[in-house]
Amino acid sequence: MIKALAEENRLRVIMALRDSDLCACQITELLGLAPSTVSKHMSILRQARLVESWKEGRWVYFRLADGQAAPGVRELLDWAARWLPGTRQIQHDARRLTNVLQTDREELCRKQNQCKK
Amino acid sequence: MIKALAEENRLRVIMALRDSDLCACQITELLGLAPSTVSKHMSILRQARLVESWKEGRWVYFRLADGQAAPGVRELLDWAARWLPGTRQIQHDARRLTNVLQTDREELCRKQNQCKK
DNA sequence: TATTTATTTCGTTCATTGGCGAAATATAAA
DNA sequence: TTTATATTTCGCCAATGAACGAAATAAATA
Repeated sequence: MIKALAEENRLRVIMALRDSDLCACQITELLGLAPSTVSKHMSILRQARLVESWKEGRWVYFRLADGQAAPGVRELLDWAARWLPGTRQIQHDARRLTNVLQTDREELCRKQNQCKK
Repeated sequence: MIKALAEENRLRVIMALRDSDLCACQITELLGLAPSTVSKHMSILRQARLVESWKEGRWVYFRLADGQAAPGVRELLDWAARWLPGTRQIQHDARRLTNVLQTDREELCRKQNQCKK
């Protein structure tokens, strides 16, 4: 559980999910990583029961773990929320997230899956 | 800071230090690792400001970070104390620690530095 | 001062992990 | 059913990190 949180990109996702639930392509856009990499990160976070996911059509959504979280998860997430938002990266993500949320998801996915630069 | 805590042996040390301050050779005995390895771990914990150390003669002692801890450290240690002692390994360490504390430190060091098995 | 000894630093090895692209999977649309 | 597309799985490579022993350092003792 701590290991899952002890990676910068995963921590960024956790902080972003405090603001709103996100779909995979939105997280991919926020982190600026390959979709396959993000998928791996999310699977680690899910295994650690820090996040939950569900499917809606072709999209997969993620949210912070809620009811069925392992003991201590809620408290650890609260700790993170209280002490980490000061980070430069996290603040930058928060601003960036508002843009990502306004972008059409289909457009995000197109960009991510077509342009293998 | 989270990375420092996200390693099993370092976490074991942190939990052990809740019971009492320890010198390097006692930690080495508890973990069953080479002295040089333990030294590295402790340096990581110190850099993360989770522990403090001081010297008494030839021995180096460690304690959990106190006054000059970075913001959030105290709360993270409290979280760990509340949610982690259930672990098998931690419980075993706690029992083991009482034995280690009763052993003469010079004897511990002799064993650790001579018998490179 | 020379020696012993507790700890740290350094260099090396091995295992783990994050990253990517290609291929596979699953779901919606044509 | 066929095609398009969002996500995951797989295989690989590079970077990181944990472990050790040998050598260096620091502090007490002879």
